[in-house]
Amino acid sequence: MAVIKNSRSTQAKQSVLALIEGANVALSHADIEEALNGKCNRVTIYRVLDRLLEDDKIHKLVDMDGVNKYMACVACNDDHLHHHLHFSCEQCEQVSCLHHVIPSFQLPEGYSMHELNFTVRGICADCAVTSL
Amino acid sequence: MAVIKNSRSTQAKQSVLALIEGANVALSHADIEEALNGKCNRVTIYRVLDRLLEDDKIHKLVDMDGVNKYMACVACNDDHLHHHLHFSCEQCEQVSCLHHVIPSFQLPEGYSMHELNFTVRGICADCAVTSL
DNA sequence: GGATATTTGCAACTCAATTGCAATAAGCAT
DNA sequence: ATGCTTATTGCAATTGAGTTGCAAATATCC
Repeated sequence: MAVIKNSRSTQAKQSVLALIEGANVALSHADIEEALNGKCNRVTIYRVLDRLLEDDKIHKLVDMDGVNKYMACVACNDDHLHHHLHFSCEQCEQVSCLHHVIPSFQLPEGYSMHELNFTVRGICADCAVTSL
Repeated sequence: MAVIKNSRSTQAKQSVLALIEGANVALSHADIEEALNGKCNRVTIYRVLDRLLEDDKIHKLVDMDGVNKYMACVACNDDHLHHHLHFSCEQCEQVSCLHHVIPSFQLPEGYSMHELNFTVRGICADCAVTSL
């Protein structure tokens, strides 16, 4: 229906997207800024993230401590819902997507869902092993 | 085991708790400050909320836009987990607890859970009816 | 009631995020 | 390729949520 034109492909956008796609954990704005190490401006990173979100290239999640983190979209269904679980580890402080863990639940009559945030905080498998 | 002594019962604490217990939706710090209308200081509200959390009188949730909201604890189990669903309505902008909606899911081998944040954004039953 | 430790209010501060604006660069047509 | 138009960038300044230190006030315990 609506023809969507992606935003321009700039240096900043490519760098940020490459970073997020290369990471297997969710990155915060601060993580990205540090990794880019002055290659582009703080404000630009915010704006690039907004555009990547609009382009459906990445998705945003709010960690349990209120920090915004960004993940590449993998295996997103057409309506771009992100039903899977996000795991936030107390030990390594990393947030990762557990793509295959989909919660099942029943919304009461009359409610409709557009977006979902499902985050579990605890100890991830890696940290559980290391602390043995 | 550990004998826990609750914090002092002050005017500020009583007012804030009464407000939260009287509301059927989650309140933000800003909501509380506005409702109290200068009766106590901004900073005091933050500190009172922290104490109420420690006393297990209320629980905190991070809304999908990153805003902290506070709800009275009703029917909390002993380990004070808040497994139920939080619904964030796009229309009335209110967050409410759906206490009876508990998601079921299976954490992969090796992961352990301490806390859960499960928020759905959409249109609540009330708003769905009004917009008919 | 009086001593003591907690709580409050104030001012100052930190940190994430946003805005306005001028300079720059991507994309399109020629 | 060249230039034109519009989106994007960088900078400086600003907003807003939340925190901290400290002196004054006030719950709680005796």
